[in-house]
Amino acid sequence: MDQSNAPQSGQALLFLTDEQLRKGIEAMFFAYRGFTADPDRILSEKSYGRAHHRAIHFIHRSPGTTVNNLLSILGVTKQSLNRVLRTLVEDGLVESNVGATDKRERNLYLTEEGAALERELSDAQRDRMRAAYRAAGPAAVTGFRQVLEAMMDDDMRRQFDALRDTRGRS
Amino acid sequence: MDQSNAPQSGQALLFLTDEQLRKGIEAMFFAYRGFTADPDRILSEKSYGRAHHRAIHFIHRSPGTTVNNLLSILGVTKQSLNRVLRTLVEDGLVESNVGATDKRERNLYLTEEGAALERELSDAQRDRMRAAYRAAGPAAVTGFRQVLEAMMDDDMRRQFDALRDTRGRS
DNA sequence: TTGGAATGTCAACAAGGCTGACGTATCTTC
DNA sequence: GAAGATACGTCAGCCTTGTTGACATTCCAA
Repeated sequence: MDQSNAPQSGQALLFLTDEQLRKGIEAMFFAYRGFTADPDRILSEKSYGRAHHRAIHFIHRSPGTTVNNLLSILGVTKQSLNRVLRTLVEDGLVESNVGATDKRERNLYLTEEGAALERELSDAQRDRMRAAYRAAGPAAVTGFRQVLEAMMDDDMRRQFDALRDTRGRS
Repeated sequence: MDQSNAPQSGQALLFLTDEQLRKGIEAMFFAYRGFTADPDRILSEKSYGRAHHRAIHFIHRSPGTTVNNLLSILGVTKQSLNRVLRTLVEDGLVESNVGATDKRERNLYLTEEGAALERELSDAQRDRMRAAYRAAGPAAVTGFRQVLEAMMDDDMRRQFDALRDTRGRS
């Protein structure tokens, strides 16, 4: 009863057993653990958590971004984000400047120290990603990206696609 | 300086820019959100969390598994798991039986009610997975799985590979 | 100019990780 | 049979990171 794989719009038919799908689900579970393992290790030494990593990543990605913007990318409440942001500002990793045109807004930037941590974290994560990409090969990478994109919610995919590189080239 | 892509063991060389790798990292982040979104919705209505889902999933996957075994798969402490397991047993979703050969062990099974919730959760998750697989196509699925496996830690990959289907075929 | 919307902050609570310590059966080994 | 190891449960307390509620500030439009 789970095998109703009706063909769609002339596309090649894919027969997907529950077992295949479950294997995919479990692969996602275990892989995500690996994906976060290296940054987690670095962060725990500095008594930060994954939430700090995410904030740092996206501030690096889009310097000058506002709290609100970060909020919609991260998908958490502003109170949750604020706690993380506060510690990062207190510790001198993030700079929070009152907006020039709209004083309600805060524009967020990494300090030198923040940028250094960002580099350490993303180096570790990229190393693993690079190793995985190389082990799997270029065709696999394309497929990997396609499946991941198809797995996102529509609004997440929009966020994802909207993330252009706004940093100056180093 | 980040472009040092020395070839390895005669393998085809893969040029991976930091930008490509970061896109992969972000894809992983957003996709995992989508991956957990549907079960999370269902669980929050029943005041359970992701931790309950994981326990239920792997008990379903390996009926009769022991607490210790579950512990090593999930990678959490027994105190953490115990809290979750206790509520599931209290609520009548999981049965915990003293081991037959080794009475120190507890063999874990889903009750009818537990199996019903498992079905609801995994149906939702499989639907999304199936849609993503179909949208991306069979070649992409293969690549997806290859990259995910390459991203795991060695011991996780062993856990992952060891997960055979021990349930009776339905 | 004033009321509503947007932005961000403070406070308090809950879930679910963690460590540490301990109790109790139940093997296993000497 | 005694001693130690193993499997499991539990209590206590901590931390991170989610949540909601209340509130101050700022902007904008009627």
